Amino acid sequence: MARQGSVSAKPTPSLRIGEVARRTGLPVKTIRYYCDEGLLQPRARSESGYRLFDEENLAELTIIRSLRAMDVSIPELARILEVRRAGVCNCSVLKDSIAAKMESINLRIAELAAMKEELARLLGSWQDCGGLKPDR
Amino acid sequence: MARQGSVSAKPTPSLRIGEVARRTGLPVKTIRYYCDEGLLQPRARSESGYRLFDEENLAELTIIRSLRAMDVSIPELARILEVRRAGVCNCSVLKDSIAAKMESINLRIAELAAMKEELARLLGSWQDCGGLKPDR
DNA sequence: AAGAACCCTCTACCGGGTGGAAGCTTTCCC
DNA sequence: GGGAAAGCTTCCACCCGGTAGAGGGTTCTT
Repeated sequence: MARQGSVSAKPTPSLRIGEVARRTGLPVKTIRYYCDEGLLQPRARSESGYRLFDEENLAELTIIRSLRAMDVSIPELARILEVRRAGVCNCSVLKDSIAAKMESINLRIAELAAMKEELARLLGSWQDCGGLKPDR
Repeated sequence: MARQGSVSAKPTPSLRIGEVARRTGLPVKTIRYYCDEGLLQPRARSESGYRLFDEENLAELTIIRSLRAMDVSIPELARILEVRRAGVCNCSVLKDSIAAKMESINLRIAELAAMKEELARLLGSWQDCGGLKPDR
């Protein structure tokens, strides 16, 4: 297998947005949106104004992606990432926010289960109109 | 048991929107919104332009409220209510839509369960940064 | 007859993106 | 080297399911 190109790894790989999208699986527009919302700060801009990202940004996007999938809101994510960026261990912030999230997930699951029962009940109760005025 | 009040029940009670809101527990604005979206058709308008509702509208709002609580979308509700209004037995439409809804609820529950596990895993994996750089 | 309570329409905003237009820059291929 | 294609930029508008407020007309109570 041929080596990937140059001899030594550059310290600042300077990924452009398309590459980041390819690597994270997120749409380009969404990444831009996250930048606009302050979730993600590109390492720099090229002379021509292109956003330049680094590995750290990729890591952040991975976090964003997982937590968004768990319905963590953008402002909450912003707070989490800010703390993380500040370099301090943000265990307590994360733990609080994750615990809250688990709580709300449990609630939501209970709600959904209730809905399921309700739907089943509804389905049952509507069975008996079958003989009333069949539409075919 | 005493009879409900007057001698003969009026055929067209002509409820105004505030009364409907009071009875259904829905905000006035939401009821107007449902009218705008075509979910609900007020029986008539007063000379001064007020929406006038009847008992049937109340029944529809009850359906709307329950199904909305189960995340049935507005367009889907519109279809359901249209069929219902047409007078035919809409069992099959409802059954299809409810079955689909239950399917998606099951999916959602599975997703949430997966999230919960993921969160638990996350919570566990972040425990061990406690010694790295404690913020207090 | 006044004032409160009610109702109307219209416009704008929320979150979390997504789509498209118009205009640069970079890359590819001949 | 030159032109096309792909990639990037900003900006504006749209999606859903409402909700808030402005500005003005109507009905009810006193």
